[in-house]
Amino acid sequence: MTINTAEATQPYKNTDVFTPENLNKLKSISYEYSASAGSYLYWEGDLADKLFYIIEGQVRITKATDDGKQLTLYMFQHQDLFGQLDSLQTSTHSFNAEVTEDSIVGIIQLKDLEVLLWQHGDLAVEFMKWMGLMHRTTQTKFRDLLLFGKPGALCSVLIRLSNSYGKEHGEHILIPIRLTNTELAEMIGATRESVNRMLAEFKKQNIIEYNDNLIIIKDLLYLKDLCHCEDCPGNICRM
Amino acid sequence: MTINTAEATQPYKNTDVFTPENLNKLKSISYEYSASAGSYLYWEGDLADKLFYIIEGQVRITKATDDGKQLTLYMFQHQDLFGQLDSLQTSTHSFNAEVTEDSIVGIIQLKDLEVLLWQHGDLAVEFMKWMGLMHRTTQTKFRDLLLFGKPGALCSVLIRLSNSYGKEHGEHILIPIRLTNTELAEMIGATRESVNRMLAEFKKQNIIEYNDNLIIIKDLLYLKDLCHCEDCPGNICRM
DNA sequence: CCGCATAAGTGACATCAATCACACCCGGTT
DNA sequence: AACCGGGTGTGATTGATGTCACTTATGCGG
Repeated sequence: MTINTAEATQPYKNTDVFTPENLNKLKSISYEYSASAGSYLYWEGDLADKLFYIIEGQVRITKATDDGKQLTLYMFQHQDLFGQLDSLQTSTHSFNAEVTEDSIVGIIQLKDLEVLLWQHGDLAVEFMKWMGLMHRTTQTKFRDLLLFGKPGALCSVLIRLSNSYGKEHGEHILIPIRLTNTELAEMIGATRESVNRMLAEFKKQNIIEYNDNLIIIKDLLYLKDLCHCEDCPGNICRM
Repeated sequence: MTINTAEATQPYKNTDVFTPENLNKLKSISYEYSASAGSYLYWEGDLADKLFYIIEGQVRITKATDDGKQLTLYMFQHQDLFGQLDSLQTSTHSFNAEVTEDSIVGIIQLKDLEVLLWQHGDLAVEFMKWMGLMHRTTQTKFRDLLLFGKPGALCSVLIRLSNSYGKEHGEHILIPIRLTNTELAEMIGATRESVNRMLAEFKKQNIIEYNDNLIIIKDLLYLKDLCHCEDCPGNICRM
């Protein structure tokens, strides 16, 4: 099995759709904010009047239910842009943005963004690309998590993690972030016990390896096969 | 239980985010096309270079897997706009657009749209709202279908159908489109047998009624409770 | 070094949902 | 009238997944 460089180096950021000039325009209207691990950038119900650009760190977008379950929708890292852009006026967040590592983010007020979009038609067009990409990410996850059972969902998540974070590690792919079974479970809507058993099974079959909460993918093809992977572009097949 | 008028009349179209003038601008660059039931507007893999506006009829967006499963992601009806807008250049569809009723659609070439967006900043802004709404629809479905088991998923779909199609029917809500058990099953990633049993159970508990493939919702609150409905706005909580 | 907290790991069991098999119903042929 | 085809309805069975209960491993702070 060969690993292409895109999978082996820190690859796809969702801001790849922007030209450097436009990305700079966005940065120019942002202000920096430091957030420590464990804090939240926003909670569901908060007014959605900002976008966030991660300069450094990691943020997880989650949904909590009244009966204590939790679902992780996305994980963002440096150079990712996120936020809700339904309406440039009044809309509230449907999810929580939990800071999972000490982070520095650029905050963009939607009001300022709107002005910029009016001035620069090309930026507006790139913005739509960005929104379209995010939406396709959600749609493809939807498919993966619904159609192939929990093992398929877990495979999909492992592949997405490898696209978003994977580093070359000999012949294999290392996912260089520590994830607990519970965290993985929250990404696929399963219990930590199920995840634990599935991981153990994959390990036994020599599909993956793990130590100290770090996962190494040894047989990516097996994982792809199990969730009927269609080899979507890496900027869509991400966490 | 009272039914608000929004639920009782043909309510939310996803083009509600556009002002009438902007909607007209969109229509002005579209051309009409007639498609008969059973045909497809596009297949996955086709070049995604158009948007579609339904003047009359119904279209279902589906995903087929190589092992014969099918998933229905959305259903669109008159005055809904759909299509994929990742990139204004080269991108291919990830889903199929199946015409489920004889339809008349307006086709908008993305090339033409791009020109229009450049000329009219306000349209570009409304476009982003539209994209944002579609995305939130997908995200909320994601949550509903993953977190509350198959019964929760079915409830979510019934509520969404009632928001998108519901008509007042005495004290209850009639969903005036005929849906087979299989069609419902494809909306939630379940088997027709499971759907059949769940519907029978709901009927027994006097939550719903059905005849001739038409469903009447008698206890919307029960359904909302089962899927932990958060009463999202009706333009998001739709099929 | 001990105690505590957090997470992994695992067995037993219950529950849920898919699968398989088949009867039935109904409308449209032939 | 007989015979489709497509859909519903339902039981029996199997397999997948969640739940509960508990043990073990590990890191951290006193």
